[in-house]
Amino acid sequence: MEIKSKLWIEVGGEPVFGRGRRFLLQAIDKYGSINQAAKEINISYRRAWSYIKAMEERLGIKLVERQAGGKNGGGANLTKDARKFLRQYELMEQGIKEIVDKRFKEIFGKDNQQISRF
Amino acid sequence: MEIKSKLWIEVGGEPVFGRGRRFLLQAIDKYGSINQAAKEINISYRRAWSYIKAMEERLGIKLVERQAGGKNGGGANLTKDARKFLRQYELMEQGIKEIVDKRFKEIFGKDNQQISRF
DNA sequence: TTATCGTTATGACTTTTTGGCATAACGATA
DNA sequence: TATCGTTATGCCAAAAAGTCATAACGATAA
Repeated sequence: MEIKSKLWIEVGGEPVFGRGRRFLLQAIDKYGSINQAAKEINISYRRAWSYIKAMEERLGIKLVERQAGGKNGGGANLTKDARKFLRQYELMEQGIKEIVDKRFKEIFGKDNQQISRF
Repeated sequence: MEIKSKLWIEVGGEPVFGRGRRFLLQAIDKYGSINQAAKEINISYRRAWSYIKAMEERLGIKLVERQAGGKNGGGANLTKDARKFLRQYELMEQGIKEIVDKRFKEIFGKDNQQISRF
């Protein structure tokens, strides 16, 4: 038995940014390629592309500068706005998981003894 | 732009308990009926029933004592184990949302000014 | 005894969401 | 002008979520 937690940002009731998309942007920053980034985090290129499109539309912000063709076949890089947004999100997320895990252990018992008690 | 947070418990990688199921158990406790409870929280009886079944299977614990037919057509009540589990979960969840909301405001700005800055 | 009533219990179907495949277009470079 | 690894998207498949219909139940009242 384990605890899971999730944080995400919505705009107009639609999800816009969460941990998965954070990973994606970070990986794009690392590789300079949506394709490579998608492989890194084990999602299809198609899915990564859809994520980016939805994020940009809903936020109304350009997040990823892309080029198809050219040197190395093209590539993608984060915009300044994307980096800023990412920093803010990382800051917000930081430590929350630890708080939740700690509380879970306190209440349900470090070794989940309670489950065998039932 | 708003922050959302979610907590849930998994067993063997499968979701077992979260806010929605908490509402469901609480409503069953209140009405003594799965049917009424489902109406209260705006899900179909079918869905409520599936939730309960999955929870009980995955936890290996009987959560809801049911009777089809009889006085008032039957009904459903929480077991002692369900009440205990519910108490623990409520305790764990309590305050987490507030922590997250507070942090969101601090970082992204109380009035989401940052979104207009982009 | 029997009809009634509001439950629980499920199968079957529909709709929505998610995921993945296939393929076109791109453009610097050799 | 052929190549190469990208980005870009339409289309279909699979999975998940939601809905509908109907059977079974059993205390109670007629």
